Amino acid sequence: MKDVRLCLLLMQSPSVKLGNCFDLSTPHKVEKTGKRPTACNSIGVHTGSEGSGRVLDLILNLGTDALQRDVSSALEPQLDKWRRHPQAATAVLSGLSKRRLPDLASMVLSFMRQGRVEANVYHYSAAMSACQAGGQWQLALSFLEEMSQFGVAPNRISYSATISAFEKGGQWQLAVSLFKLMLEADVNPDEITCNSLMGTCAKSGQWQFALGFLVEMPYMRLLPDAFSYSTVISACEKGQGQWQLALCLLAGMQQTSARPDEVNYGAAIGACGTGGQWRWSNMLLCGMAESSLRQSLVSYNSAITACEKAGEWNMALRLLTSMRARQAKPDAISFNAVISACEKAGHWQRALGVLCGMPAMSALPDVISHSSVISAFKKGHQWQLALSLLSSMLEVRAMPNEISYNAAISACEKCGQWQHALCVLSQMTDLKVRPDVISYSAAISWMAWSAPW
DNA sequence: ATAGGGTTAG
Repeated sequence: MKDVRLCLLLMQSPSVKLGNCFDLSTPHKVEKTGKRPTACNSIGVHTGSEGSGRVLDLILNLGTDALQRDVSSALEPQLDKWRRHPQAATAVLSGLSKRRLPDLASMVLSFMRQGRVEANVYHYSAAMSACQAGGQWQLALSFLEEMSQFGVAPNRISYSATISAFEKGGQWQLAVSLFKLMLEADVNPDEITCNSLMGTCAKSGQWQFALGFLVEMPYMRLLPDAFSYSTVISACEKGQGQWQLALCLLAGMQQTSARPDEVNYGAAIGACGTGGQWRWSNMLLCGMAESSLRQSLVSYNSAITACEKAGEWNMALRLLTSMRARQAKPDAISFNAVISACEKAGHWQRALGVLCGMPAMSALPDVISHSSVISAFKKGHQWQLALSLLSSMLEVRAMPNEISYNAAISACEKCGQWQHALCVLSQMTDLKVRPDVISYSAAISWMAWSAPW
């Protein structure tokens, strides 16, 4: 019966009817189970995990486009051991999960089934969590379905991992449905399950739902923790203009047992930034020091980004320089945010200056740094500079991508240099960077420009 | 043996 529901879930995919989402309360007994004592692992029992690092390396060396037969032959020597100690396989799957390699994990599972190695809830859960990469939620769901088929009952960790896999694909409706399915299957959620659910809602821009679940947690006898709050605060950022709510949540935390930490502040700084409230962002950054929280690199980066979004290039630059005094070493992201602030304000000289200053501060300019400066050149009608910076990227091992090329193409196009624009476009295809709609439309807009002639 | 949070470019 549960399998049928899961199939329905798969079929309905993007348009699952929600019904009353927040009616999750009472009938489900939610007892927090403490850690169960582990049966094995007593003295003298082999776990079979020795040497699993070597096996993992073997799989990793096959590369991401390995075939099933490569994986199977690499694992063949493990077959006997894995049959006796399925834990050894968990170590490998866990390694693939940490590196977010769902396809390899899937092949390891196939190998296990074919070789009659017991695939249990640990194996499947690890494989599901690997599916968070690149929105591989379909694969995560298929694992969930498959384990039911083989009579392996998913636990709260399996469900949480799958709910998290929905995050990248923006499948919040599926996450909500799966959460309800979990309750119906009498599997009790814990804080992490709820946080995963709220995270998926947050990333899909559903701040109302994220907030709704936060409010619902106590009714499931679950206490929102610092993770829960940061997730919902970051939902406020995605939900644009919800900076007041973000501030309320941060302030509200003071009344709970979940003390605001560095990440909570960072999320609130980001939410204020998206709402154009750079002054609030800066105040929060200062507030961190007052609460004796470390103003970490990411907090600074969020505050700089807030200035960037508001066009406050001057303040962005000041924050960058003040980082050194606070012993927070700016990284490429810090510099890139400042460059982007200068670009927005139309200061191409300054943007270039920041780029050139990076190596001295032991921050290596990357593709984003270069692309932003090329965009600044575009704004300043400096097509020659744009082209020379683009070509210099190849030398500094910052391989230009479609965004870099597009910026250069539009820089040329803006100055009426359509021949150069087409030249860059062909260079792009030569170097196997796929031009997209923007590349073509920028390159061919000269047609409209030259139409009267 | 398995699950969760904040930052950068067109």
